Amino acid sequence: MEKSVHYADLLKQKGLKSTPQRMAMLRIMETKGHADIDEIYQEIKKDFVSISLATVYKNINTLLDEGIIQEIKVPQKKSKFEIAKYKHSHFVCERCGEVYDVQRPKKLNIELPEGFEPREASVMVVGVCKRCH
Amino acid sequence: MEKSVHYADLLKQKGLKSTPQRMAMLRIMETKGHADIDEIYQEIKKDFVSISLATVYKNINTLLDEGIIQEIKVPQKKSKFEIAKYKHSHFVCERCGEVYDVQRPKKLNIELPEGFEPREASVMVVGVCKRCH
DNA sequence: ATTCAAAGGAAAAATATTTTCCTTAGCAAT
DNA sequence: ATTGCTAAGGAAAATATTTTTCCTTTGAAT
Ligand SMILES: [Mn+2]
Ligand SMILES: [Mn+2]
Ligand SMILES: [Zn+2]
Ligand SMILES: [Zn+2]
Repeated sequence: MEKSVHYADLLKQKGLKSTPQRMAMLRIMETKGHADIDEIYQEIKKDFVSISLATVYKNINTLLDEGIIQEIKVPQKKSKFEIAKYKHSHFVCERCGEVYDVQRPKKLNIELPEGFEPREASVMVVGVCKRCH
Repeated sequence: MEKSVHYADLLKQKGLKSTPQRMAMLRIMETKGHADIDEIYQEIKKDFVSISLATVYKNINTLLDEGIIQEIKVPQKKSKFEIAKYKHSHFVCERCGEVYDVQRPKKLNIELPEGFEPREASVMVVGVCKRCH
């Protein structure tokens, strides 16, 4: 089963319409891995010359609400968005700014004070990526 | 040595003037632990009725540039700022939004691909805090 | 083919942040 | 203590970002 079909179904399952604009946004995130609002907007304009930036924002929010995508807050830069998938951690390159998926730690040894209940944890590693070395 | 003196010296070391507005901002962050722009602005207005929001932003940026404070990007909410101190991790309560300092993990077992050089890592734990339990 | 709510586009509004420009004040040198 | 220089403050404007409004279009169920 190809991806476009997959996303079309996913959208319908969530009660959302499968529009060309949404499909394009999902494909862009799929392809780029992690993209910020501007990257998505610039990229989608290649196919939808007159798409409104408001549409991009509205769709980002809708897709976030339904848990189809997720936001990643990156130190010192604009938020990136990505298709929601298995849990993982991130590595951001301080040279080029690229964000990479990395396997998350098996066990996180964090000592929480009495009465604090953890639900989940996110790890962001900052460093220099392979290409920038 | 009291804190106000400490901060005054710190500012001067960095070549910054020790102004009452800056000292107040530092005291607010010291007291609150983690505060966002609005909290700082609302709080400082109690002492400096006519302070400009632009001054708050300008000082936040100056203090960030000098590494006197640091920004913490919190999932789903506005950035918080805190006095830079020893390295630590954070816990954010999904009920009340409060951010707490927690001891950072001794060792972070993250497997990075060949060629990726980590410099530092940040950990954010999301859950329910003691007060909200 | 018809229907209708959801979604898109354009523009306006709201919100957030930075910059400008002039005045004020910290502080170093006298 | 006084002076002079410059960083910093305040007010307003400018810019940037995000959301909302309002009307038109379209996906998809019937
Ligand atoms: Mn990812
Ligand atoms: Mn902290
Ligand atoms: Zn890189
Ligand atoms: Zn709480």
